[in-house]
Amino acid sequence: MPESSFGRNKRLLTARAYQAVFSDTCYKVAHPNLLLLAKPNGLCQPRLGLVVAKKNIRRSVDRNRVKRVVRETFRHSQSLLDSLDIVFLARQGMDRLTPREQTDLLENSWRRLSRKLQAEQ
RNA sequence: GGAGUUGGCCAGACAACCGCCGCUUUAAUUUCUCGCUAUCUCCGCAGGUGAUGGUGGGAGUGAGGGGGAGGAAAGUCCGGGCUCCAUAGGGCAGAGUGCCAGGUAACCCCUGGGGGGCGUGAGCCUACGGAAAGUGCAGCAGAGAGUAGACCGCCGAUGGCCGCAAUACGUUGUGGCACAGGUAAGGGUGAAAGGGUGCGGUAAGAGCGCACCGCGCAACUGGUAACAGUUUGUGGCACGGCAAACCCCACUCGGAGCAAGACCAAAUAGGGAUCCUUUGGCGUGGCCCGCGCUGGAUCCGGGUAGGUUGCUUGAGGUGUACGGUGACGUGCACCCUAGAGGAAUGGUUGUCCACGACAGAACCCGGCUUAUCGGCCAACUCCCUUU
Repeated sequence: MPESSFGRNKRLLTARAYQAVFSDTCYKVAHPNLLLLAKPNGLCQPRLGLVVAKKNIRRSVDRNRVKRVVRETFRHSQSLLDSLDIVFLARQGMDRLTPREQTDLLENSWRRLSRKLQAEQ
């Protein structure tokens, strides 16, 4: 399995998996434009779930753009995030950033999450 | 060359690397799973559990090939297909449509035609049925707004009043007043003032009369029809506007939507039928019968999580021939062009140029509407210049 792939096994696929992260959050990264929730999953790889609500980002083009940036940066940063289930939630204003700013913000956020994880250990 | 009209087309390009989702070819048979089957093991009354091997299928993995958002994918405003539910037939209510003819699966769409309006023109716009079935509405202004009307103005023939003259004393002629009255020419108000122009006519006027124009009705002619007509006859002539006011007339219309609907179905709990069983155990009861609970197997029915399907081959494109003014139809040939599902169609770097708008499929089609950086092509119109 290459380090930078992003297949079906690295996503949260069921409502139950999402609920588990929501109700049993261990790590949290907050920003005015986004929120990351995470919890250890006991596997040997991280998994990602996305929540991008129409209420927060109106146009579907912008929603797709945000989801792509999140997935892409997760793909590159996943070596920092072993065995976590992570849920990304978009907040209002995310669509007003340029794609460049979104990418930078996400890469920072993954690093913050990774530091929290290491501090715990 | 400039300005414009109509119709159509494109939607940054190329390369490398890293990803995502279907399809397809192939490999290894290692991991997981299911079916059939053989051997062994353990528990048992009936029957089951586990391990190993063989075989077939599925998932997953590696490698290769090929495909992967739009002209509006949008708004969800119309019309269908498809699915389930309802449904004898008729009427009412409600909603929609509204010049005519055609196209279409259908339409509030499209095409052609007619009427009206705008533009020098190519062209564009048009809810464009009925107001002599009824009810109703019309602010302000204005004298008057639908059975017309007298503010200014005009007239004042006729009647009245006041002069003057004549007189046969009955009146007659003439001048004035604007009292009665007449008037729809002119002014003024208004979106709109009840045909227009001219001549005659009159006290002044007036379709009051006539001519022409216009209008209504009828006939005729042309046209499938809407409608048109240097046509004929007839009527002095309104029958005003609003029906996106009620209404009348004609025609159309069942409801819900792919989260429609169909199928498979674990674990746990639980329903029904048949058969088997140390012809067991427990409860009820003093005891027997009986009743209830408690085993095993097979089958049936409901059905949650989850999965599969519906799901992309279709009123389909492209080319061509023929028919038609055209929308479109028919024949033939070729092509297969996203199918996700916590939701793919992307990221990085480099090069180039006109430096890239609006914007993301969610069952599928036909339209309409709205958003949109720019560019290209064709036909046509007007103006200018040159030959």
